[in-house]
Amino acid sequence: MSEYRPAEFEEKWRERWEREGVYRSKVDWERPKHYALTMLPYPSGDLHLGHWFAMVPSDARARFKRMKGFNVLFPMGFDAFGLPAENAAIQRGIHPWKWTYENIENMRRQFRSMGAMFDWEREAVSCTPEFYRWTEWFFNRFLEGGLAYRGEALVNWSESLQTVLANEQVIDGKDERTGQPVVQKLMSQWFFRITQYADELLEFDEMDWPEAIRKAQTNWIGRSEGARVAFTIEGETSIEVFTTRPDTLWGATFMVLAPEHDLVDQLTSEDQREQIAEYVAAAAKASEIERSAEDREKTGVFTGSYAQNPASGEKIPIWIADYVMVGYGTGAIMAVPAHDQRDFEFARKFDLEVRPVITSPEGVVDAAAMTEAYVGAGAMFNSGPIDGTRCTDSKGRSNPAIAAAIEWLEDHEVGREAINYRLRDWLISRQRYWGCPIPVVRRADGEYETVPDDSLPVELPQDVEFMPTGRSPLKSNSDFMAAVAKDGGPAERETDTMDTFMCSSWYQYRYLSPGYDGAPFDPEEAAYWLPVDTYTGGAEHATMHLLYTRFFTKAMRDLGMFEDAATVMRQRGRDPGRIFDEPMVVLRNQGQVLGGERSGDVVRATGSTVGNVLHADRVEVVGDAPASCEPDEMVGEIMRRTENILTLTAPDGGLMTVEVEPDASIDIPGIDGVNSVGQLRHHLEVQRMSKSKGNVVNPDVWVDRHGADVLRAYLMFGFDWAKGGPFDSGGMQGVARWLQDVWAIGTTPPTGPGDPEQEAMIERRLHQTIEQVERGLEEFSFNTAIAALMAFRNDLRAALREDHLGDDAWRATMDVMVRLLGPFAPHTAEELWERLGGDFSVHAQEWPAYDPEKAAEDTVTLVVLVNGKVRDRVDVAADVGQDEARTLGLATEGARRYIGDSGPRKVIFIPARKGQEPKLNIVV
RNA sequence: GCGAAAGUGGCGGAAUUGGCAGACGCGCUGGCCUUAGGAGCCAGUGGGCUUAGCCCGUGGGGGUUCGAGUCCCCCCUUUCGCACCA
Repeated sequence: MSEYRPAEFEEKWRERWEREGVYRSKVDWERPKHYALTMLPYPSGDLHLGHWFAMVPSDARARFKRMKGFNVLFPMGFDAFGLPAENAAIQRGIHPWKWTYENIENMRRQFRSMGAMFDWEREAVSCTPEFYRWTEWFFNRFLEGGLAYRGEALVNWSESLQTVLANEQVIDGKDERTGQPVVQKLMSQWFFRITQYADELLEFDEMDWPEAIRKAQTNWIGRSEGARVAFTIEGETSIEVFTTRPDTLWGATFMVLAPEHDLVDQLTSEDQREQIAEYVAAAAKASEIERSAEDREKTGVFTGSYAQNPASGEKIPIWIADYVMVGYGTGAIMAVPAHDQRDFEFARKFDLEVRPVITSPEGVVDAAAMTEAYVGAGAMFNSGPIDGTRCTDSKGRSNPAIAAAIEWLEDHEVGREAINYRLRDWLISRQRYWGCPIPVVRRADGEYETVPDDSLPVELPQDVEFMPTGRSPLKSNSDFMAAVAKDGGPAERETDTMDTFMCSSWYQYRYLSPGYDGAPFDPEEAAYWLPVDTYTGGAEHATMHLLYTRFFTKAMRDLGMFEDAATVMRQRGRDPGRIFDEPMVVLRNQGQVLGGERSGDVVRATGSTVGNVLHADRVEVVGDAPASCEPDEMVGEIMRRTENILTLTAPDGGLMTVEVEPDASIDIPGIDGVNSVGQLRHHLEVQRMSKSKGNVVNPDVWVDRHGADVLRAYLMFGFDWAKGGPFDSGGMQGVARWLQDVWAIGTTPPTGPGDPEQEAMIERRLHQTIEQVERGLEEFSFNTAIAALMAFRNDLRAALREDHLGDDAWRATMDVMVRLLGPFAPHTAEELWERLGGDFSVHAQEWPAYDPEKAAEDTVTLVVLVNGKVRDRVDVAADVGQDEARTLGLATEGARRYIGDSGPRKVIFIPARKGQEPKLNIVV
């Protein structure tokens, strides 16, 4: 037996895997394929623990799939365009190319120590001309296909810097870096028509995606059924509104336009002009989230104009208010204060008419007495032709009142049924340097035309100067700007670049053939590998990235980009069916590894003691805890806080309870103003790792200390993968012990003859373990898979200690166990496999076959319950039937204690199921 | 504010279809061993009690059921997303 010294073999195996191309993935139509994909990282500079946490379990599962007989593709690359590179350029004078490439180099090197089975020959880097040539090419196709267009959108505009800022750069209406004020400004930009696919994007049939993601996308798309209605204004103009409640049209007593609405200027009367201008300017300063907050006091200004309600024929005033968003619907609403809470609040504040048109359960509603809008069901009144129609709670045409209103609108040609989406078209323009150029030029006549495909890519110029303001350096680069139109005339190049979500919308296709130059991807590869079978990544991408990539795939399908791949598939006898409808079949999200800050506030609480509890009327955060406390005083570190109950460490190491009175004064020197109980920090504060908090965990440190396999196993064992949680180096010790034990077991052949009965027990446990590990890997439950292997280690070690295993049994057990270990601890498994005499490589071996018969127990424990509480147990045959179980169960001591003379009222037998003992519940 | 998810020992977390709550690991307690360590081995470890046993226990309150961590209703708390961060 030797000691477990991973440093002595991990690097050796990584070199050999690379040298022999163990992880090269090649098309092989004889074998089933599995495309495992993990979200590509941004090259921020260092491979941190979060990357390990995201990628190591995906790697383990990809390895498992390979052992199960799949030909696995598991590629990796970099999402290399983006703001941080540009910030580095501005702040430190490093060119984004250099910064990004150096980071990529460094991360590639760090990636190696993970020991993952990435096929690096498939690597794709989105900021390389070979990659973004095709991103540009997609833009051209989308434009041709009518999926790209120019439109107007609000941007965060800094007047003083003359530049556009990202949302994250704006804090409280100011540029977070320079403190310069930021306003919302309309700007002409490029869009993709994702809304054209809104309905199809709502379909998730045959997709194995988390419910949370599907809900997030469904809400994001926000389909609502209703009508568009035109309100005429004196003269020819009309304002179109979208409403989900056309039935309440007769109750529309005013209109509200978003401050940015096109017609605001035209509708403003002279005497209102000043007020309106002021209000529009103020609204531009508020963000959309602030504006749509419901508890915000309603504000608005009357334009001075009136529109005609097409139903009642009445003149109704037109206001502007920031609770109406220019980007939703038509940017204008008909206000029905009696039946919409927002409109109601607005009407009460500005003393506008409230006219009910739906009866409440109490009958006709008295407008003057209303304190809130009535949004329930009833019958229509005050509504001319639709009076008396029943109004239900349902939405769209299934509501009789809405159906009647829509018919009336269409008959009178003042409106029509319409579906509106919250989803807006995808704004792809970014006023940045470090992104994929948009391949268009603007001719002298102001029209845009695309750069022909054979001139792609439009390359980013190397020689640029970065402004401290953040303004795109492309604008002042005359070589880049100068272009020639197709007719030979002068033209100006587009200086906006594309949203980086463009690159990540199709990178899964570039991985198939990163060097291919005839198309974005090689149809021969695509035919075999597509679609992505398993996609893993963070849930924060729920709506944007994952919606965009779905849209992209559907657009590609409709533009015929998968035709060649489909042809190849048919030649190979595989039916393409609908596989190009969606990019990824299975999606799973992992959580985040967080940094743990392991100290709570030390507080002094004073008040009155009742029993063991101190009722505190004063709590202050102090420095260190003293050795003892005064009466009616407790001092200690907060270990836990549940609402207003604090648990403090006592000077003697015990725990004390403090109940903080509602009106207690709380003093936290570090936090200004009036402090609350909720601001008190308790032990084990969990937060994101960040350099400023000094809680960043560097994976290299732990690889040096324990080896890559221990870190891998810890990350898979210590967390619910979908949830994440705080990194705890103590927890790694248990995983290290496990691999040390496995090592010791695998390198120490037994010397005794063994005990056949015990050997059978170990074989049974082994097969149970195969099943548990396999299920864990299939279901992304990595922690339970490793727990099963640890439990098996416990049994195996106990058996070996007692000399229960002979050499043959030990070898047979090792043969299986080491293969089970492969996905989790690839280096250790490889080293043990070799020492046990196996052929290179363990990762090319077949996954051990689970045999249910070998896993089956002969006897099981019948659990005897009385009224649902466990009262006794009795050993029975594994296939015990109801009658026998009933007889045995009722005869147990525990059961007899509770069964009176009258006998049991009812007996329920729950037969044994997989992993569960049979049960007998006796009701008395 | 809107939307989504989650809440289980001192800690990370298990619990398959409504069927023994706390697997596995950390920590802790006791013992052993030793070339004394960030070591190893053995045993114990949800809380409580009048301890052959019993009672309580999955954020709080109510309900359905022979049986609820799991299903339903109300409430509280936390985390995540909200369109130019990726």
